[in-house]
Amino acid sequence: MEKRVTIYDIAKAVDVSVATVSRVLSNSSYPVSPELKRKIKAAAKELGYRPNMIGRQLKTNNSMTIGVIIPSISNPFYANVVLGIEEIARRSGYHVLLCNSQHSPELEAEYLQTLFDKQVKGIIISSISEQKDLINEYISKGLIVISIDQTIDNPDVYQIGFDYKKGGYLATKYLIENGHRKIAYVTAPMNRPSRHDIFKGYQEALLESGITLQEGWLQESALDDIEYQGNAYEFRNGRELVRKLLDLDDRPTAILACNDLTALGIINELHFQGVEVPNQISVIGFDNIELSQMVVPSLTTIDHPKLEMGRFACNLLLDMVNSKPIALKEIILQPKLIIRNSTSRN
Amino acid sequence: MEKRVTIYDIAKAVDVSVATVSRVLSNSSYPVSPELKRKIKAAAKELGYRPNMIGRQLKTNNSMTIGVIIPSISNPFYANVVLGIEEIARRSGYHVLLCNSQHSPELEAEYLQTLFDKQVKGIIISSISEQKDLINEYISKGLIVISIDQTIDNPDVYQIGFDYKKGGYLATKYLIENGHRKIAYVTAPMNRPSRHDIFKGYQEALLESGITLQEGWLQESALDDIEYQGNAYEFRNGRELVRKLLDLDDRPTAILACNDLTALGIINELHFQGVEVPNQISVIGFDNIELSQMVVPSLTTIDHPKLEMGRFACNLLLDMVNSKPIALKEIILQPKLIIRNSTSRN
DNA sequence: TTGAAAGCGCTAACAT
DNA sequence: ATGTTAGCGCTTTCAA
Repeated sequence: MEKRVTIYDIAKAVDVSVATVSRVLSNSSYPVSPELKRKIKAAAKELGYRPNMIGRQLKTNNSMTIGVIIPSISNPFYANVVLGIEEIARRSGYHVLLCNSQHSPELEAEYLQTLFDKQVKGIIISSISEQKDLINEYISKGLIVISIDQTIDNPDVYQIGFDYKKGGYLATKYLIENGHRKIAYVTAPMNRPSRHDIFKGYQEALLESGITLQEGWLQESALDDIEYQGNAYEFRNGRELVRKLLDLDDRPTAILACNDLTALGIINELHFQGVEVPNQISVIGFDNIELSQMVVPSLTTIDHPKLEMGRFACNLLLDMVNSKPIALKEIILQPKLIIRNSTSRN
Repeated sequence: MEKRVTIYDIAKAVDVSVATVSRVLSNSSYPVSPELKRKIKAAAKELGYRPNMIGRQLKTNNSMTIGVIIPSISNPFYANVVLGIEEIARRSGYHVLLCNSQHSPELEAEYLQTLFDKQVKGIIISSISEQKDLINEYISKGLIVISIDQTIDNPDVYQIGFDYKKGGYLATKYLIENGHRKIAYVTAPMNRPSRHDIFKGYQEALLESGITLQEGWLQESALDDIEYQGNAYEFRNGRELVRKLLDLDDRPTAILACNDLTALGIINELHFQGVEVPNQISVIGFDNIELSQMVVPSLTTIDHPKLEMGRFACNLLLDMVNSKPIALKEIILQPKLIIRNSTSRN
């Protein structure tokens, strides 16, 4: 392995100064004679020169890198968000450092630190930490932070949100319009605002139709985020909670789940118990992950524009990095009802 | 936003040289008096000092970053591989730059370049490019490359593979053992060695049992990788190809799919056509993605240890980076049959 | 045990 | 249009 070739090697080869080489090779707008330009480019190619970004970065203080901190990339929801982020980043010449916090506040904090140390221009985070002090501390040090899919209470944090409440409302309303009056909500712990907001929308829709939420309709998992074990957690959650629903004297005819994975668990258990979906019980999911259209029965669900969320977040981040004027400091993406085959008229 | 604090600020504050500060704050083994050590650490904390890794990197030529190039993170298969990679990287203080090639050779090439420019210590790649010259070129420049899940013909590229042929064999054998004699293989284009290897295992199992592969049993998609549109492609592929199977005069009683997503497409279409799985036709998938256990019927499939593949790849890469002795330059992970409910006796 | 100073590869202000 | 040189923040050799 030969030593890496630097602009000094090229300067020597063409017999010009490093400044001229730098001007040509970094596409500076500074004028250089076409003749030299050609020779320098030729020499660079000849010698197999590749710029050392670390050197450039130290000088320009621009790492052209953004950090992304999410709970886990194995969650198809986040995978799509990240895909959207990376797409926009790439188009602007940026790279993405991917960090899975694994639902651990400690890991999240550690990543926040090391990303800052690596001079990322900004980070996009879906924080699972209850404590936002550390984030605020880094913001005060100049770090640009975009929060996705959940609220950080700091005027300097720009947010890309999603109207979960309306999503919960739309889903519940749809069930009611289809003749359902006994509707349950099955959810992972509501310590995450998103899940609680879905509940609020659900409540509102019930209220609006004069339906009183019955004891037992709300099934909330007791487990903590900590106990997440990949996506199997959500699935198992659905399976376990729906059993309690079946035990009720007056069974619901429809179930709203806090996400598609949970809905799959619910359907799975119902199938196992000999209850037909949607004939006997309708099930509606949340998020519209790609797989929700691939299962049988395909999932009626609420679409969450994941790719767009990623794109929005990254565009916003890049605008802030480049100190462009920011139109909106908070974007709330809108839910959309996707009607498929896991729901039917009652 | 205040200017970032550097070791100079601390040196000034404590009235020592930057050398001493550096020694303390970079955890150098170089001796510094406990007294000074304490004072320097206190000042660093007081001033909110955080090291600038770019400066360190330029000096030490160590970016503590690895690059990962995969087709798409939205594919749950790769998501899990990446999760494994990141887990190991983090434990060694490394970060992961995530690059989605989107099945585009051009994008893959671009990423290879920019990762090299960013001084990554090495990359883990699942290359979709037919041309491996560029990779070889960078290897000759000293880049360390680990190839996952497919072969790069270069003695300097270490590989983490998977025995697809045996997987295909195991799956087919299982079907035969369950009384099936008419078994089809439905696959995305076999330009990817993995898919072709599954086919070879399938052939071998048939041959071993004296079954002649009938015209029409092999259903290979005509579409190119280029046309991938997320995972929906695989799914649609399964749906479309299985129709041709149903058109056959002598329908197969079992179908092997090149991956789980394709199997889901197959099952979906069969359901739509009123064919019961597994009662009328058995379907077996490949990969054992998390979702294969969540669907109804749950998928009989071949397990591919995705997380482990990521971990192995990253451990190998780190060993190479640290020029540790490498025991094996090629690791072939083994398939495992997972029996669930999409297959039955014929 | 501490400090001075060179230098990693690059850019950019300044000089010519 | 081209060259000289300082310096980004850090580590490390060498000298004290």
